[in-house]
Amino acid sequence: MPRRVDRERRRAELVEAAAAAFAAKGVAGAAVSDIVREAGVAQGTFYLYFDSRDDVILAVAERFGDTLVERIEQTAARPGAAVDKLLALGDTLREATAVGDASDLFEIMHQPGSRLLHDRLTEHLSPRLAVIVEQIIAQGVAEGVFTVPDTRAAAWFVLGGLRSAELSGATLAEMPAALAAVTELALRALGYEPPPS
Amino acid sequence: MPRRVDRERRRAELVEAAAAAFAAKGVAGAAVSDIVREAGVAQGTFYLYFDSRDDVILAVAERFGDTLVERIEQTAARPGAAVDKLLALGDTLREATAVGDASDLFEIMHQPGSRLLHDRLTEHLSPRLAVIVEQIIAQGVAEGVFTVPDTRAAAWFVLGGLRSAELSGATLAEMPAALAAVTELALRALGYEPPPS
Amino acid sequence: MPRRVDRERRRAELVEAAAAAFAAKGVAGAAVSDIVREAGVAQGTFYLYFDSRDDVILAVAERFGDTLVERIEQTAARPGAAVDKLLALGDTLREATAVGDASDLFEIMHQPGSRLLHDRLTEHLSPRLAVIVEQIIAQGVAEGVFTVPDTRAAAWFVLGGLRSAELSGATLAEMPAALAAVTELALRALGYEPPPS
Amino acid sequence: MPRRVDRERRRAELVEAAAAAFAAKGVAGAAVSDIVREAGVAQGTFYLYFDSRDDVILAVAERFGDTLVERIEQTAARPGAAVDKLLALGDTLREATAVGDASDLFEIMHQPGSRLLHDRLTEHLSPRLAVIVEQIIAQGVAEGVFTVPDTRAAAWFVLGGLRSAELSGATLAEMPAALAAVTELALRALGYEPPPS
DNA sequence: AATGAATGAGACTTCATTCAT
DNA sequence: TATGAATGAAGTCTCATTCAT
Repeated sequence: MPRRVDRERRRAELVEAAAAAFAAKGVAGAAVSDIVREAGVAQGTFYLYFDSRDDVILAVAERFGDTLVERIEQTAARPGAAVDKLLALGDTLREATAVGDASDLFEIMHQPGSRLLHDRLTEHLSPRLAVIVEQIIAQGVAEGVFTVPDTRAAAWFVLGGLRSAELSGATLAEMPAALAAVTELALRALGYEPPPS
Repeated sequence: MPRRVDRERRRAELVEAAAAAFAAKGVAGAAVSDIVREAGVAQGTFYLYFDSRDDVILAVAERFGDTLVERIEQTAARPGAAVDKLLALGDTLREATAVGDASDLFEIMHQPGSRLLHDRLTEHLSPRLAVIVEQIIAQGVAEGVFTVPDTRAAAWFVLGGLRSAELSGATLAEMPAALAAVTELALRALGYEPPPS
Repeated sequence: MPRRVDRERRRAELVEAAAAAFAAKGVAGAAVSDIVREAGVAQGTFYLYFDSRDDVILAVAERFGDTLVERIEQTAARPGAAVDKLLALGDTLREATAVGDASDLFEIMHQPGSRLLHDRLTEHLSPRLAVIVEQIIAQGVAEGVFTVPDTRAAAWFVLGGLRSAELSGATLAEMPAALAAVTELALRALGYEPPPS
Repeated sequence: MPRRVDRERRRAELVEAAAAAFAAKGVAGAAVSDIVREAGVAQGTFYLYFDSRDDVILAVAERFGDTLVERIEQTAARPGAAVDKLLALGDTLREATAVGDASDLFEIMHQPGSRLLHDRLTEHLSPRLAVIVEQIIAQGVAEGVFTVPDTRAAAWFVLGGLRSAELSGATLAEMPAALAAVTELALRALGYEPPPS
């Protein structure tokens, strides 16, 4: 019987340590030596759980993405109108992007040098978000509040539009307003006519 | 100032060489030694014109951005309806992204490892494009075909939406259709009502 | 002693596995982990049977050497004239070196990076072969067909000479002729006068 | 004008340092760091002159081989009988092998772990020595003192036989006698009949 | 202004060996 | 006896940057 450490658990610890190291020194700046120091294991141990340094970057990105997608899926799964879901999705994204959630992972994204992780994350995240958004749009079309011929293209467009708030360089303070404006534009792009209230 | 001319020229040559090196080996993979070999100068000479390796990445990004912005500004400056200008802008972006223009620089963007340059480019490019788009939108509002409260947010939203075509992973063949769909969504987001024709 | 058998058997399996690993990746290139994977045992088990990695190299060399020496001893033990035995020995060596015998071990020898094993093998093999050759030479002296003052030096000389065929870089095709020439020279060095026939 | 250090000279210094490091710790045991410490240059400098660690091993072997071959060629080039040249060659080899010549290089060969160098050396050396020996044998045949049908095979045989003294594990003290015996055998293999004297 | 040899920190990775279970 | 996770020293090589000429 080998020394008892759950393989999954140890790997998770290392991913955690990597996230911390990335948060502290940036993804490009954090060396394997930083990660293992953080985790309190030997250098060689790292290579028992990851093929290479790049491998752990991917793992961190996946962990972050999983968390976010999970949260958003919960939102989308709750019963409600498509419009409301879209608005809620905007809120969730805003939280993830802006606040930080006390988790290292959220801080990492906006550091210079974290590009690699940011992009790996985006690559893994965007397609999954797109699927969710497309379902919401399809629901809206079924409800008769959205009118778009191509739900897939529309989903991507909305996502791109939402992300534009981030790209515009809006500060944390401006974020809520920017996201509100952007969400309104998204709804209009989908052919939504706000009720005369 | 005769020196001034030489200095500019030599720097431009180095930027050119860097672009070629990046195209050949990727941005992350190209070492300073590759750049100077390409340029036919000594290693030390590089540091007479750039503060650091990162500095030249920025310079390459700027050069590329200048070219693209210039082209787009020409399009936007021509007389015409705001809607037409927006459509033309989509076309220009598509050309730059898809075709490649036979220039090294366009090839670089889609290489793995060129993230740094890609992002630096985007950072420098997006704000300038946003200004142009905002002007077009303002023109459209003045013409009475667009109705948006916040032209700045709208500009960013449109840009984000347009870029979504690229992010969606559409292949080169699907690009024209994707851009067309996206452009239509953008127009609708701006409150544009196509003539009944 | 029932344990004894198991232990021997397990060790033999490991030697076998090591030989296979060496054949596959070269002696220098094969790690202990390769050997244990091949053998289907744990890393630590290896050190229950060998003191070190080098130890197993020695063991592999010995196993190979034992096989070859055994064969040659059989040849030398058969009744017959010294000259014929010497010729037969050349043949046996040739077979071992050239043919390969379908065994991994023969393939190993001619790989780059297998130097260590090659040399360990030679070290262990040569003295044993020298003894056999010396006996043959002594027999020849007794028969009156060889005339050498120092049978030990002669034995080494003959072995060195025989091996020269290998060192000369003769191809497999040229081997038989090379060995024939070399054997004739060896006989002459021993003072053998071929019958006038 | 760059910092003035003759490229050839610096490379030679590094080869020298490598030879010293090999002599001290063996070829396998000497790290690049040992070599550069010995040479008094930075680690990176090493890679300005050699592609890899293996590269310098080759260089050391070549340097040693050149020295030895040069010496032997001088001996062979002097006027004299073939028999005398062959005897002289034996002497030269003995010196190189046994004494050490106050040079590091000679010490290296008989250390465990120096196999790689030893073999690289042999690979480069043997063919060149074979050529010389073959010429001597041809000369002897012309003089009528040797009778061999195939001078090339004979040359390799003689070399192999001479080297057998080394392989026999003769101690330094036994070397001269062993070489004398071996040389006599070689002459007889060549069909040489010593004068009745 | 230009050169290019030199630097040296530091990165990643491997692997023989140990030892708690 | 067997396991296999853990170790950590050691190794090779890269490359941005400096500086004497």
